[in-house]
Amino acid sequence: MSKKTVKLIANQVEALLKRNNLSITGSRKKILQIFLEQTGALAHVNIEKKAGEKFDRVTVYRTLQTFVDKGIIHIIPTADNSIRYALCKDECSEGHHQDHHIHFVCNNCSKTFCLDDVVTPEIKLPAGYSAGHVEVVVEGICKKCGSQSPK
Amino acid sequence: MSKKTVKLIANQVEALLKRNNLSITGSRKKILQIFLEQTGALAHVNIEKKAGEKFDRVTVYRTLQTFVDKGIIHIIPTADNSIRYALCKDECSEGHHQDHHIHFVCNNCSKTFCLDDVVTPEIKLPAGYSAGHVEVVVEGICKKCGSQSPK
DNA sequence: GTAACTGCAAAATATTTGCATCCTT
DNA sequence: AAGGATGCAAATATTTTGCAGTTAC
Repeated sequence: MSKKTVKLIANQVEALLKRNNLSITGSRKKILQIFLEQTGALAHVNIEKKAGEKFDRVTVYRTLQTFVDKGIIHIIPTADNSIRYALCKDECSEGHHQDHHIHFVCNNCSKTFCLDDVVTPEIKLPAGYSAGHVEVVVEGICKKCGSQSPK
Repeated sequence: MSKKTVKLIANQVEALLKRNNLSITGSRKKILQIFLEQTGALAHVNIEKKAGEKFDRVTVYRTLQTFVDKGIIHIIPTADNSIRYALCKDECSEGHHQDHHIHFVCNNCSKTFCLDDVVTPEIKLPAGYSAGHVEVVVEGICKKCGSQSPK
């Protein structure tokens, strides 16, 4: 990663925290940075590892919770009982998540990520039901894994 | 529940186990019975409670895992990090789940259940991606809660 | 009789809480 | 200076594993 990119990310991190009225602390900067430096979604344990030994596990729990509350990251539920977190897009704000994209879990590389360009479809519910958030998780083979020759 | 219904469920339970080449044991009968006696999806903890003190927690874990493997129940992932289990329809079989319906979580009564009549929509993925299973979880107000006068 | 299932104990893992201290503003 | 954030300790909850005894067939 170039020096320029590092600088850009640092700026983004600070801007995000300020915009959400969060004080700028080491753990928040580090964890946001981790999200910005890669594209996939991260499970709690991934974040702990990437952060190194620098932060207490409890701090990671609390920081992630704060970010979810503020609408900075969102939760992607998966069937293996390990929720993952991914950055929200700009439209999200406190108490009001606006994530209308779908999520993809690759069966080959196990990565989870947002497909920001694929919007969640309209779901026609039976009479009497009213829909709030619609979560779509597609499991399959991602672009990268599909284009590589089979091992 | 009428005597007749109880008998019917008992028959279903045994049939299901036999069809899947599972030996008929107390815990398996009890846990399947719990699923058949109600419509919603159940979290591990619900099942433990409903089963009373009769079975070891470990047995519940193992039994649920067996049922998932055999295609008798399926997992519904939810964002609160507590997966729930629901009965599969007949088309499921070992190693080959065929659940093409969507799942609904009520924000009022917190119940989770399958909407068997609502099939998962086609998702148009970007080039290079191939889709396997598509999981749709809709969060909103269920029929029952919506029809009741507000508290 | 034999393979499979269960219960118990215990380990491993994950999550939450209280509190004293430190840091950001 | 004050409120909020962090680290540490510990409580609590969840899930997995090994093994010995029991049960289904």
